[in-house]
Amino acid sequence: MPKAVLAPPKKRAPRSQARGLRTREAILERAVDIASVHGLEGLTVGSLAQQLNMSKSGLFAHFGSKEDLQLATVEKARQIFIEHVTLPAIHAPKGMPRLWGLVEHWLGLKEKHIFRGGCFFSAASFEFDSRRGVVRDRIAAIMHEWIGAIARAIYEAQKAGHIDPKVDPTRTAFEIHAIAMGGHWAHQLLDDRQAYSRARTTILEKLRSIATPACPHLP
Amino acid sequence: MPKAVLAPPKKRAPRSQARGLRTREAILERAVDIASVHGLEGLTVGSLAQQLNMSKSGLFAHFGSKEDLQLATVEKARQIFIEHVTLPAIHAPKGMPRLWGLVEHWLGLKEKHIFRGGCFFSAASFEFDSRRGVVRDRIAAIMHEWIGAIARAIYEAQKAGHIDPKVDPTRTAFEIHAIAMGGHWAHQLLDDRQAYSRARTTILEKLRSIATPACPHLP
DNA sequence: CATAAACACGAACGTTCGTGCTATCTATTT
DNA sequence: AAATAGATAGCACGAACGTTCGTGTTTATG
Repeated sequence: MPKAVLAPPKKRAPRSQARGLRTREAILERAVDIASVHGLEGLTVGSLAQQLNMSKSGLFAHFGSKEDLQLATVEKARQIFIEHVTLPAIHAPKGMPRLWGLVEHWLGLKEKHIFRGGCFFSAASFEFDSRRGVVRDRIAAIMHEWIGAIARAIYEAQKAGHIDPKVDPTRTAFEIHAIAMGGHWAHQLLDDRQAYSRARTTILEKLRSIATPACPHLP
Repeated sequence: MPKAVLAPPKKRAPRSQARGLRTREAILERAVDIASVHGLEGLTVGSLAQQLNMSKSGLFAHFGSKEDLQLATVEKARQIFIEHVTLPAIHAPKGMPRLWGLVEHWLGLKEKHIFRGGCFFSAASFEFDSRRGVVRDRIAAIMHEWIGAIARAIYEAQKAGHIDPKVDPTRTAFEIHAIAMGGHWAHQLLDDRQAYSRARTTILEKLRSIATPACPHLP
């Protein structure tokens, strides 16, 4: 009797792969969880299989190589990130509210410990920043995408008349990113309870200093 | 004084341990180099021995456990950090010049790639930030020490009348740290050539905004 | 110069790593 | 009910992991 990871499929599954896909998703959720704590290299096939009550080979068959597993894990983490940060922020109107939404949901993601290790991509960034290969390239691309999203929100806030048009969106995006990451660092490594509120305050001050009079009020 | 039941141990003069110490230093220099790229977990006894043309066992005897090797590597990295950042900064007079010296030498350490992987402690911070044990504790203590050094420099700049006494040294220290680390992140992961100059400019602007008229001019 | 301490080595330990092959099981389609 | 494709398990592999042990080789000093 095989130990099913998941409940048996519903009656009318359209065609195949349903079970496999669900198992794969369950694997990847665990993989993100482990990798956020022990890193993408510390994520091993053996420990992953053990935590899911699966055999190494049965699990491994879903991916074909460790590198593929790492890539799929990164992709899953990106999906979680988008789901918790990018998408909710879109509900706010363009301009400063949406920009602040990005920041707020991002800090919220870290505070609520959606990733057990705190922040998947900060950890992955520093783990792979001086290596080569497709995993590093993918992480870098996703981080480019993220910085770009912040910069675009700033640019649109300028177009909406909420932010001084003279400021450089890219540079401001980097500053915001750095402060948030620094807050995470202080919270996670130094157990600094005020870390996130300090980061929030610092970013708010920064935004207020570049906001125009026409800008909707910030929190 | 009662006579010992057993023959007293023949006390020989302690031998000099010059050779062993030199080997140990050579090992640790390599270990820092490897760990700055592959992390403290990616640092393995086998690869380290191979790069030094030593046997695994001969190398291992210097430490006794992998954890001890990691701790010694962290200590060596701290020594290099102090040598390149903290000590040179002391040559500048107290106040803003010394504070700026800390920042400048720190950014210089990263730019000159003293650590092959860019920044040993940033990488180590994020590698161990959600683990437990003595290695994590030591890294956290060193980072506390470092943040404290920046905060103290700010405080002394206030006492010297160079910085507005109303600013919070600790908070400003965290901001400076975050910006510098963010610059490193952008340079190392995103291959952003302007990353360090942008970080330098941002920190300079921050310092200028809190400087008093009595402050010696910044670069 | 003798010798004990410090140092380094080779071989091997048990474990875990990533990765194959093959057989069996399960669920859907005929 | 048989056929079929997909999913999982069992088993084995070579390599590398951290670690131990016994044995030689340096080397400083009594």
